Amino acid sequence: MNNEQNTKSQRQNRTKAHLKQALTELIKEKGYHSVTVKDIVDHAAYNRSTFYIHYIDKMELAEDLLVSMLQELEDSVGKAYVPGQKVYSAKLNAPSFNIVSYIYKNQSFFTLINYDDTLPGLHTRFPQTILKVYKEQFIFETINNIPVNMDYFKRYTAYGFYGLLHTWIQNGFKETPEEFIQEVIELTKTHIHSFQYIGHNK
Amino acid sequence: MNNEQNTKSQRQNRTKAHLKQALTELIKEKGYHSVTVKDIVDHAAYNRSTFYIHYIDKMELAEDLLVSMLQELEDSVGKAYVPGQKVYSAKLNAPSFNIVSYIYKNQSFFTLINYDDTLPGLHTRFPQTILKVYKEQFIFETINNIPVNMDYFKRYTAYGFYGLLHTWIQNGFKETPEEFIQEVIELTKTHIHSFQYIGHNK
DNA sequence: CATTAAGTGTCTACTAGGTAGACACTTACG
DNA sequence: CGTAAGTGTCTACCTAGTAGACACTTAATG
Repeated sequence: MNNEQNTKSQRQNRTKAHLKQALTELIKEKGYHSVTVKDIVDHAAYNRSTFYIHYIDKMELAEDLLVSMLQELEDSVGKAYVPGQKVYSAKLNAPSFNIVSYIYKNQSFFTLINYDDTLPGLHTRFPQTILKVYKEQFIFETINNIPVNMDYFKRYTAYGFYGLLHTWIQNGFKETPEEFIQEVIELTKTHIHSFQYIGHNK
Repeated sequence: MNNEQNTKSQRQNRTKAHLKQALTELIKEKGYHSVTVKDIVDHAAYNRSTFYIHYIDKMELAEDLLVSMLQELEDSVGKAYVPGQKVYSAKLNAPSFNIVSYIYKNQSFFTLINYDDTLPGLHTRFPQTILKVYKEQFIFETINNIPVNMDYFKRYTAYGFYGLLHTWIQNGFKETPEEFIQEVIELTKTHIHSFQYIGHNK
């Protein structure tokens, strides 16, 4: 019953996924505004009629693409560690590792931030999402019994993290997720320490 | 009429393409031999029955993937320069540029050569194809009225080209096609000159 | 200015590609 | 040993996708 629902729409979701992927690739080729509905269906090898079954126009597809990716990003953060992958013991790093993993797995999409005429809303809503989930999910460990989860420290860390992420994507994912997250961890530690030091001086 | 034929099979070709892509990605994840038919259809979001409509088993899909990519590679070599892309005036470089472009466009597939448990036949038939098309399509220019299209020179150049290509793929496409082909051109020139020098000394 | 080309959005009727689900069979594993 | 997972095949069903036409809007061209 409930199974039928899922599998019935598998076909629809599949088609939608292909249209989204086509849009992603075409934006890189010719820019968002130059992409036509015809381009999309040609690229994805569908009939033009099929497009209008699923979306009313290009904008709705673009919105769906953006929202679904950012939603998945949010969802992925809460998930348990991927089996078979290196587990980072520190609670501190669990959410950021999930974020990094998700982005790495979806390089093709997130590379869109490198383009000027790109997905509408991406440049504003991507950082918003990162900051939101990072601040919500980030669990601050206490070091030497000093709780460091003050609000401004969270903000500071979140923006720092986003800056690193952005650079990582812009530079074309030169580091692996493991390498990259390690750098983030090191930087975070550094800042926690200097924070503590400043605290002591007060 | 002939149009019906084309578009009727568009759907089938699309499905086949998605199954091929799924296989490509799964080989990288778990190795060719570990990939099951179920893995493939799950990954591509199709019903298992659908798989058997198009292929009798995993091997046939693998063979189809390999053959179609190598065939497309061959076909792409003879084509005219892609409009809007930099045109290399020297006839010398036209076929190699087409080869390089095609491989670059299909990074996802050709990266498979970096895996041990990969597409059966890839490690033997990919170099064979490169050498074949390169030797067939390569047009040697005469420099100073000295024709340099001797058979052994062709072989030498073809193998050299393949070596560069292989390295380029293995290193993860660090250079753009334009940068890479430029290196190839420079190296080729060098060898032509040294070849001429040796010729004079005789 | 008229004309041609290309894309948009909508609708209708058709059908074949894809789905569900069951079958007997084979490995593989703890 | 049993049981969990995958294979290959088949049947009946149905809906996602297709073809093709429609009026309309732009945009470029001479």
